[in-house]
Amino acid sequence: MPRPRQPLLDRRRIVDAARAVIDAEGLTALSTRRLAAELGVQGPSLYNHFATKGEILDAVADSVTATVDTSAFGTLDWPAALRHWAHSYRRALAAHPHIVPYLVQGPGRRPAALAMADAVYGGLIRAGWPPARATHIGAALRYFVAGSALGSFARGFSDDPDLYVDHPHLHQAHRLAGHQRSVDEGAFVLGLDALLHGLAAEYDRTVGPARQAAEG
Amino acid sequence: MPRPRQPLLDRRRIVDAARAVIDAEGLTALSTRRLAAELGVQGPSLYNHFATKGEILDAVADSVTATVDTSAFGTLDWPAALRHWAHSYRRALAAHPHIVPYLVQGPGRRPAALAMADAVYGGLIRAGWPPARATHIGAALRYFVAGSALGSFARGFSDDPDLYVDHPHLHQAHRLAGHQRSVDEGAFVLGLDALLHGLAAEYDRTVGPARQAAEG
DNA sequence: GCCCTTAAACTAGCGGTGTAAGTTTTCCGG
DNA sequence: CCGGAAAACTTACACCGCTAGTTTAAGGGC
Repeated sequence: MPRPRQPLLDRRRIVDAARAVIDAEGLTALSTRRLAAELGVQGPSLYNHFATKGEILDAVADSVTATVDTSAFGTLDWPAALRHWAHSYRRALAAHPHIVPYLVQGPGRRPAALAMADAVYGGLIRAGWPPARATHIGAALRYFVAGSALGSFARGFSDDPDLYVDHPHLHQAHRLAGHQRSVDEGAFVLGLDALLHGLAAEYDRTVGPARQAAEG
Repeated sequence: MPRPRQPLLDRRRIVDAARAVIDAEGLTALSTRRLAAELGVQGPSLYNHFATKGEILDAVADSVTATVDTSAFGTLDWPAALRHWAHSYRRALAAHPHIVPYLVQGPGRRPAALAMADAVYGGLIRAGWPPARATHIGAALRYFVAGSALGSFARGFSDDPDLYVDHPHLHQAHRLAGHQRSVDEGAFVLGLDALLHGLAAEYDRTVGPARQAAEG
């Protein structure tokens, strides 16, 4: 087939199909030939629209990041905004868990990831956090959210009871897989609340007085 | 070459060589042929000792997990033990960052990972945490540690200043890569302290009174 | 209205991957 | 002492990401 009258592919269609394959069958299921077949086309044709497979994955990752809501940094105080963002961030990743290992390598050159980093960092700076501290907080929250979305804690445990006979405290571990959602979400909420509680204490200890002094 | 007088391979030698390749050149550099070459042998010979490449990676992952120190759960109170364990855990992962994406899929059937989970969970149970809460705490800490070791936050940002011209708060982001260690460790310590601070507050609110009532 | 560049599909093929199958020889237990 | 398991080998398959070169169509400049 030579050049068609109407293009068969465009970046949007390729990214959507790639995300669908990844969601349905995992990162390793996405090969260029497989993706092309999904689009009714031969493998190398994709290279008319993306230079490498990595660029396709970048685009998929950014399409997920783009659904994260950072608007709270413009309307709420910093702890509430962090909470709102963290929940939205986790929801976005949990909706596409298979891309997370790729996504968490960092923002790189992905526009939506950079925009998100900018919004979070800017929100913390406006709240009075010193720049180094704001960086640390953004990183710590990203650590926690990424870790929580990376792989289900509960699903990491086999449902085979025999595995746990040698471990006195893990007798019930085979039941974790069955309660995946409640375990993972419970752990996330507990950890997020604890983190924010601790950060609020740190704020009161270090930033609050400085602000009062500056304003008074 | 037929069967040699003395075996050329054993699981230990294979795992050590695999870990060395991964540490030096990353997960993707580890192919069966490459690993075999490192051991002076042909690719398929590895399958006399491991059923699949995944089993080799499991063994590498577990050899890393085995270096994590959980002894503090036998000697210190629960917050100090969690802190000690989290630092040891992070050190172990940071020493072999390339295997982390594989490792964080969960303990699966890896003995050292199961032993670690058992020690942490048991320590929290002995401290009086309700079982569901102990599970959540272990998961939350694992989320945070895994996220912090998975990929450097700082290295996730390009050192190309032009990338950040459209993002008003990220003007200094190109300098993150140069301060990788201090940024990543600062974020880890801040987050861990905040997490433990929040958990201690939760303990005082829910477990402490119950214990007093039971003991009084 | 032609012409030239660019675009977008194709086919063929390279070097690499994990691993299955079958061969050869050596070691060890009955 | 001899038969089977063990541990190396070679060969081969289907797949991978990607390059090169081909063909035809689209779109802008004269």
